[in-house]
Amino acid sequence: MSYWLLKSEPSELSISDLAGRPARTESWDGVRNYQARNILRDGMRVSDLAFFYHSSCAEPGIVGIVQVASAAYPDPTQFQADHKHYDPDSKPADPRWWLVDVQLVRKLKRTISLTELKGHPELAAMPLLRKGNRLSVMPVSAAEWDCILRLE
DNA sequence: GCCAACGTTGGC
DNA sequence: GCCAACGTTGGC
Repeated sequence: MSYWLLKSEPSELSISDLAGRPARTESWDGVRNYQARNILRDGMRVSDLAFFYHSSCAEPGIVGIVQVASAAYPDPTQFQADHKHYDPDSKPADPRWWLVDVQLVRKLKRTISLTELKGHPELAAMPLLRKGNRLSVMPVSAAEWDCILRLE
């Protein structure tokens, strides 16, 4: 089993939005970065766990845990001409963008903020904490995962 | 293949 | 709103 971190702007999808859904699931569409795409498509497996991270908001940080609920499949929004994530160069026979479904496992008891995460040297190698890094889907090591959960 | 221009991300 | 950092595009 592997661990991951997924960023979401709460104005697009917050942890509370996810918690309010009947099946507490979301199709993680809209990823339009090749590195993130490769991680989604080639790295993630059903039942892997991921931190849910709020970005571009008042208190950026980790707010919950989700579980990968499907294998990767083509992101349907890339073929929808009226969709903001439409990609006219992607063809159904050879899809460029992929996604997985995720399901909420639980909210954390509190937000573990970006500021707090930066204060722990054992987390310094996380892409999340590296200056200028904008990756929205990234791996988390087992040691980092355990370390962050102990902060809760 | 180089690189300037541009668009996006995301913290502050 | 600002701006640093990064990815993508497209001319040459």
